[in-house]
Amino acid sequence: MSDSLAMTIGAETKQSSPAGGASFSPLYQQIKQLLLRALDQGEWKPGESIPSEFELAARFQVSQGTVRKAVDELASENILIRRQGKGTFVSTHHEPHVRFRFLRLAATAGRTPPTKSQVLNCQRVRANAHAAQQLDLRVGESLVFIRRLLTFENVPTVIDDIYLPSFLFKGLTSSLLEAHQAVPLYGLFETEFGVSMVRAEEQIRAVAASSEVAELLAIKVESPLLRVDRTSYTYVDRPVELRVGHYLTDQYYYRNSLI
Amino acid sequence: MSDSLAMTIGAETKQSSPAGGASFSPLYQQIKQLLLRALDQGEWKPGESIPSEFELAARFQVSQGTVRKAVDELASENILIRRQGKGTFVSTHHEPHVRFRFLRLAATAGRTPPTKSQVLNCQRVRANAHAAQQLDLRVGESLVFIRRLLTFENVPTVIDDIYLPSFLFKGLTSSLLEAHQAVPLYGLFETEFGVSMVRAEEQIRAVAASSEVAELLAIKVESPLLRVDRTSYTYVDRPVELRVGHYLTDQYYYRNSLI
DNA sequence: TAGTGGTCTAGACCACGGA
DNA sequence: CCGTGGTCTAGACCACTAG
Repeated sequence: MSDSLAMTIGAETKQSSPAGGASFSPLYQQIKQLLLRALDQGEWKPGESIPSEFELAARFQVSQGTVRKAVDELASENILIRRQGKGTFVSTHHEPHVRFRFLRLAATAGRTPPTKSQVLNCQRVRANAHAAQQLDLRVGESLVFIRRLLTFENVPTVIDDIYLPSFLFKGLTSSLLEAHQAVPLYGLFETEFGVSMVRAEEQIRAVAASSEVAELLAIKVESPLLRVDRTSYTYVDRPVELRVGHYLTDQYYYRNSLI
Repeated sequence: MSDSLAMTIGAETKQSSPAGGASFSPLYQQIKQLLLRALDQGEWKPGESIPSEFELAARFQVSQGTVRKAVDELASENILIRRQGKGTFVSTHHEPHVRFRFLRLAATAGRTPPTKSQVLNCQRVRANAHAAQQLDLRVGESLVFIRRLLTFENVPTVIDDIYLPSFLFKGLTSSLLEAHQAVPLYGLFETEFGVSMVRAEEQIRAVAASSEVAELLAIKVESPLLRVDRTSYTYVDRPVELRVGHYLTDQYYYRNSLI
């Protein structure tokens, strides 16, 4: 197959704003979408480098400057990482910098504490209406359910309840999770299942600890906790994870920047 | 005065990485800093347009492409807004879009509810150690303290305690705030005091309502609340506001995107 | 029609990293 | 040394807005 876009654009540029539709998009946006599709299909794996700007320009039959603009956007979204003199690399959750973006509890001055992770549960469940809607599945489809406890400096701090479409995570079991206890969960999803989380939306509330969660965190029932509802998305904006976290914020806080 | 940078660069480019210092910065970054300084000095007010890219290029003696890259960055930080065919404008908190970025409580699907704001208190206080450190002042310096209540759809939802350096907000009184009840607070700061908030850092925790806050929000003592500690910054990254918010999140939630 | 930002190209040169 | 990304320039053309 040829990835050339020259024809497409040549034709598209000439029909300025067709009467019915609003379908035009600039060349660099089309390149960006092609790169995202290639990433989604695993053409370049997290941690690897992608071809040089000139190679991509030749492949897509556009100028290097146009590729550059597409890559610029992907780099600003933290999907690619440029390294001068070395190349452009696919982001990976195995790097602390990336993990930091998805684990927002900090103690002071942005320092994220060393973490211990324990899997408390891992089983198949059926999607309820909410999960099905969020994950773009049908009610009753099979999900992997994981409950885990994060401990910071010997203080049980986070309970995460995680829901994943089973068909994307075949073979995900307690023992697999335990075998990879050291790597971040999203790192494991990347390398074991080819699923890369690049974006998430969160809803944050203050709630009173249920007896169940209180027991797991070794706190009093009704203690105030942060409840964080997260939906995570991959390269092509497919939702692939639902997560409900309960955070104890006595010693840590959720950090956020408004820009 | 001449804003030309040609000399600076010509000289700077030649001395590649001087032994002692790490002082080099690209032309477009220097242009960006000049633009930020001009904004800080009020050369162009929020809502106004800045000169065209070619005018700025002539003023700074660089190419239009270099100005474009500087403006691109400022636009990506939501400090400037480009409007094709019209020009580039200075962001203002009077636009709902900007306000939305700093008021993160939403009900469903990102809709922010209509808000009523009531000022409960406005007086001068002295900076304690924490406030002085955060606002880059000396302990004991005068601050304006504002306490206000936000009501969403007749539900008291937010108590904000706000601290501002008095010397930047001369003449800020209860009656002034009441006279401008309709405009967002940051909009008032912009137009009345020339202080534009462009960025903020927040720390979020779950806490139990104190009796004082519980009474103001008409809820039970010890109810779980979001506590949001915010420090806000202006164009040149000066901290100018400290804010402690207590949010009732029974019907609303704090929305956030991880990217 | 004129002026603005938006896209695309081509080419020169610099800075960095590694062989 | 070469290949990578990073910067800067110049110029052509398109799309949108307003008079």
